[in-house]
Amino acid sequence: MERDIFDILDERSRRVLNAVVRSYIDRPDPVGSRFVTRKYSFGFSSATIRNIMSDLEEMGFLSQPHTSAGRVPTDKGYRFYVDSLSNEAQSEKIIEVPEEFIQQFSRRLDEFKNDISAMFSEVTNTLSSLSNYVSIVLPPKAENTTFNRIDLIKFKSDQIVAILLTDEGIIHNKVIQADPMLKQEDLNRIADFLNVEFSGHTLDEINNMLMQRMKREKAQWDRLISRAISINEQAMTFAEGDIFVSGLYDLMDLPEFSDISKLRELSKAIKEKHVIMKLLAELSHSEGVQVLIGTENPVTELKGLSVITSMYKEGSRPMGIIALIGPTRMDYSKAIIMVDTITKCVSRTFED
Amino acid sequence: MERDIFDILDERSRRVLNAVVRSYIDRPDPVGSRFVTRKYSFGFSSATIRNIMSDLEEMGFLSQPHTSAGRVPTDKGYRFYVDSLSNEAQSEKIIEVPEEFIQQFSRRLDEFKNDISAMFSEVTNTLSSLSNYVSIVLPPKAENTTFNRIDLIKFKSDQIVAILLTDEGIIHNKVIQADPMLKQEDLNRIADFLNVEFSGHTLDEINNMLMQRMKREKAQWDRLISRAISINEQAMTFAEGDIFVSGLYDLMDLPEFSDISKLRELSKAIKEKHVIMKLLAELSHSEGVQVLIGTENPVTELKGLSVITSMYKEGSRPMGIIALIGPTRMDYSKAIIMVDTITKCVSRTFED
DNA sequence: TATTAGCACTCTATGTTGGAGAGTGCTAAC
DNA sequence: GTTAGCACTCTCCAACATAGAGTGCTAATA
Repeated sequence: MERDIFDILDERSRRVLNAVVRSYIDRPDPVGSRFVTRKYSFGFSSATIRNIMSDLEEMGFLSQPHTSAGRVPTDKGYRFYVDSLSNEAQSEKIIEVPEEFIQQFSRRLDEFKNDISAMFSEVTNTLSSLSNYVSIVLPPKAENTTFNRIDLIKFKSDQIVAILLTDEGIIHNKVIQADPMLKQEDLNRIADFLNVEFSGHTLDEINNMLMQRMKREKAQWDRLISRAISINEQAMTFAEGDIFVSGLYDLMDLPEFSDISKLRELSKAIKEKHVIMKLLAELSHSEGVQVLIGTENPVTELKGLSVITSMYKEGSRPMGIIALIGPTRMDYSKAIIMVDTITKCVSRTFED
Repeated sequence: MERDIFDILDERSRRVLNAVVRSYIDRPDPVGSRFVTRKYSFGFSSATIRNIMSDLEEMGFLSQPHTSAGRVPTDKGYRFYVDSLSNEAQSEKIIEVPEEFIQQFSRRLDEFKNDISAMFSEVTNTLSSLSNYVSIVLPPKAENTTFNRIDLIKFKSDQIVAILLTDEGIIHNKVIQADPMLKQEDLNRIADFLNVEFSGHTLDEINNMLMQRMKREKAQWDRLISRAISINEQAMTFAEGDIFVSGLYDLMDLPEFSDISKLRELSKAIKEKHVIMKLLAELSHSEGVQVLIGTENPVTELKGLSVITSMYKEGSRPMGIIALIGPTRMDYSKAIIMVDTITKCVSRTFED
């Protein structure tokens, strides 16, 4: 696939295309042939460049807003640019992230180890203020986190507060309704039972285990276990985790959002968390940093925008997702490196 | 004060002023004299209205964008309008909120009784989608909530999870560092001690009690109490509660925000929670619904905006604040009633 | 004396026109 | 294959004219 694209274009066309994309990313004016010759010193006249650009347009990499304007990259053009970026990176022009930043940011994250929500806020804030795009962090999915222990506390006569700790340091709490006859000692016994039984498993596994038990033993458990399972069931079904978002307002400064309606759509999409969550989850099946450009995007609300995602992990176990959303005219090289770097820092923090 | 303003203007001028304000709120075009005579049938010609409007301008209630345009209310004009609104309300034209809505909304809130954060989200969402302005809810201040119980759970070797329940159903949790020598039994004893000692007091009182104890007994407590107090101190200092915000993006539709820079300022101000919190706290010392119009606003970021606030209570004890922020050209009568109604619903929910 | 009709004046919003400038595509020469 | 040259197209902007809304003032009216 990638090979194909690179084969279609000869060296010269590729250089011109990338020059146009880079220039357009730099400032959002259609790029003319003369401008290309002047700014990027190819050994050709503007007429030659003109011919090349005309070919590139025919192949769908560039387009013209109107007859006598310069050219603007299409999504296909951006795609080529992004793909050749990663090629370049493998060879020479790797943009280095100063080791100092990584050190400093990692240390900063360590400060938030005790408060994972605050940590994610910090991550989105950093990412969006560095990039001026919208950054999103999806926290680890509840099902993938490892049960550490549960505590049950009698609150009001018929209410129990269930507090669930995971190994990742995430604390969920939930008020659940329960038989007012249950005393605190009963709750303690139930909690002990659950802790012994399930500690170290992921919440997903625990759900399966519960299901199996229910099948195997049917209605023959003793009252305690029966109750324990009922309570556990309630306690485990937590609301979909919050998603952390930052930087929506920075987009307003970009000329492509002077319209505002795009911005509204984006904000609506983010409000309806599941849209975003589904997209990001799908995107992040594969390894490394993923890039989705404009119409490649399956979500209609995000057409015309580009999305960069990456997964942070604890060891090899996927945890959550870090994403950056911006206009298709995005500074991909910078954005990709940022997402990559920050993801690595977060992963490292979970490591220890 | 109010009397003064009403005395300055005769009946006729008052009616004209209110007509202009209402019309401008309805659509943001400068209001001309002819328009007033046609739409609101005074028994006068446009020339007379013109004279009146000229007087109103001289007194500072109206202003002209330019010589040959109609008039626009000044902040002072809005102030008069709002003040006369509450006067009217006392006499005749009370806009009734359908009892049905109140019933329905109260029932909806009851569903969220177990999850107070979700409840506040629901409140802001409802308020902002009804009004199309920005709505904000400040949850009860930690210091004013009543300690119900604390639980301490050993998490990792040197970490303790402190879980604090308040009578209001708010659950705080916090990871605190502690002596790794402490075993779970020790923690239980410490928690028992704290629960017996402090249950039923507000967190504020508890802080005072701690201070007194420290003075009285100096360094002579036994190890347990000493530790308990140290742990309690850490556990009690929670981060400033989240604030609940909704509707920022609805403002984009209003013509006064076509500029966008105002919107950015507002969003910045909201991000820096303390600015907003301080303002709202100050505003809400007095009873009932408060209105702050444009330049009356002490916070520079909010100049040019109006703020409506009200306090929700449990019985007579103030808990938190509900606010609505919009342009000075706000539909005050609707907005005030909404804030008032919703505040009452929330108070009622805390009642039982 | 309060109100009104009439009118000149002011200012904005809108539409038209006419370059200037940037960029293209094509052709013919190198 | 490359390039210089040129006619052509389209946008942008400023200058200008005009319609329309609204005012303030004056003189007439009740």
